[in-house]
Parts: sequence; structure tokens; C-alpha cells
Amino acid sequence: MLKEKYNQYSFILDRTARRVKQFAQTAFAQNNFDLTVDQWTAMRIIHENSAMTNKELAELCGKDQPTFTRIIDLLIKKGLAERAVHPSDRRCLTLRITENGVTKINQIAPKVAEFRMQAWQNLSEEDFKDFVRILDTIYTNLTIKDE
Amino acid sequence: MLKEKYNQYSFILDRTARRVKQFAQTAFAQNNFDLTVDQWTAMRIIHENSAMTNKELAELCGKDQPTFTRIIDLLIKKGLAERAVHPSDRRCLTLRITENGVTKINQIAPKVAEFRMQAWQNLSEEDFKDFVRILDTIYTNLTIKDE
DNA sequence: TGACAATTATTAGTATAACAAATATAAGCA
DNA sequence: TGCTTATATTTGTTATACTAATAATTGTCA
Repeated sequence: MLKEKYNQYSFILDRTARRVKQFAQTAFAQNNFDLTVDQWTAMRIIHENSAMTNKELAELCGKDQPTFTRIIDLLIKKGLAERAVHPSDRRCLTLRITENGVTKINQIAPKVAEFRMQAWQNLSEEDFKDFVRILDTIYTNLTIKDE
Repeated sequence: MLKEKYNQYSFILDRTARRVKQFAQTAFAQNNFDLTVDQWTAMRIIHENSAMTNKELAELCGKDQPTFTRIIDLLIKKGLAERAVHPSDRRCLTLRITENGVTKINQIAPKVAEFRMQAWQNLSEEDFKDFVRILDTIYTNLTIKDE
């Protein structure tokens, strides 16, 4: 029964992450952003790492390639991103946020930050540090070693 | 740019929760548990709260009712759970884990605890306390107030 | 009592994301 | 050249989230 608590921790982690995501998703919908949270994350990461290949960006987003491809497809369909061939390796793709996409990012980024803040009330700077450190430890614990 | 960090926290939380879930799901598959993590959670919660109604159990699982209904449908199809009418309110349902389901829980619970442990290495008891407190604070911050 | 509102659960439809397998194209290398 | 590897997409399946609608039951109150 000693190990039972790990089950509980996993549950708490999952439950909290789900609520944070749902909260953001609801705010997105109410403000007619026409984006899912994952699409928004992808947009931000592509925008901030414009030189990277598709594969690297997928990894940064924490998505596997087919999932990432589909997210990009949706962004392209909305006219927010576009694919371009890699200058030196024609297997690779580079992704770019379109002009419309950049406009959208600039429009909604401050509002998103506003929504996000609500989750982090009643926590100290010390808590934030612990939060990041603990979650990063967990993440690293489950990373495949040989990479 | 000050608020940008909240975006980052949300991302870290989501990424970590996803990895923990994926790790467990992969272990479930490799050991032929024939369950998703969510189905496993539902089973445990139903088993530990046998007197509760469908609605209360859904809430405990952190699922809305249609989603919960579908998870239960899958458990029933696998012969692991069953529905029963509520003794005093015929609108309500009570859920029960079947004999097969209990056997399954007893079989795999120790193994699940084993998998789960790997995520929590390199963390102190103090960290666990902070982890639970911080996540619960976040969860509560996003709870609808009038309930 | 009888009409109406509220509650519980299901059903159905849609969208997104996760995962696996297969394919196409290109690069690296013996 | 021929073989292997890497990158990205495509396709198919499954699970979950969300919304709206429905059915059955209960509660309320005039």
C-alpha cells in the first residue's frame, strides 16, 4: 500500500493538467480564437524557432510526427502557417507562420497570458521554482535514456 | 513579457502530464492489460466508492457525464463493471466492479504501482508535499466558485 | 392533484489528438 | 550503383472532450 501514493500523484497531475487545458480551451472558445490549445502552442513554438525543421519542432511541442503533421494541416487550412523546403536537406521542411498568423499571435497573446494567470494565484515565487524543478525531474525520469 | 512565464508553466504542466500518461499507457500495452489509463482510473475509483452514483463518480474521475458514460460502456463491454439501479432514486445509477474486474484490479495494481514509481525518482518527501499542494492550489484556482 | 421545472443518465454527432503501419522522397555511404 | 537510414506524410483506428438533444424520473408549487 506504500506505493499507492504514486498512483495518486499521477492522478492529481493528470487531473490538474486537464483542468488547466480545459480552462484555457473554454476561454479560447468564448473569445472566438478559433484555435485549440495545442494549435496555439504549436504556433508559438514555430514562431519562436523559425529556423528549425518539422521534426525538431514536433519534439519541442512534445508531439509525435503524425500528430504534429495534422496540427500543422489545421493551421495551414486556417491560413496561419505554411510549409517550405529546407535549404540544404530536401527531406526536411521548414515551417513559417504567415503574416495573418503573426497578426493573430500578437492579437491574442496578451489575452492568453491573462487567462493563464488565473491558474497561478495564491502561489509564491518559491512555489513556481519548485513547480518547474519537480515537473522537469518527472519529465526527465521518463525520458528514454539513449538519446 | 512578464506574463509570458505563465504560458510556460502551463506548457510544462501539460507536457509532463502527457508524458506520465504515455509512459503508463505504453506499460499497460506491453503487459497486455487491455485498459487505457483513464479506464484504469475509473475502475479504481468505482471500486473504492461503491455506494456512489454515476454522477458523483464521474466528478471524482474528473470527467463529464457523456465521457464517463462512454468509459463505463467500454468497461462493461470488457466485463469489468456493471450498472445497477439506485435504491431510492430511479434516475440515478450505481456502478459496481464485477468479480472479473476485482480479480483484474488485484492482479495489475501492484504492477501499475511499480511503473508509476519510475516517474517519482530523485524527489524528496518534501517535494511530494509541495507537488500535491501546488497542484491542488492550481486546481482549486480554476474551480467554479458557486458550487 | 396536475402542470411545469429540475435532475440524472444516455445517445448521437463532431473534433481533436494519440498511436501504429505503410508509403514516398531524399540523403548517406559502402 | 545499391542498400540503409532519415524525414515527412498518409491512412486507419481508437479514445476522449464537448455540445445538443432526448428519455426517464423526481421535486415543486399553485
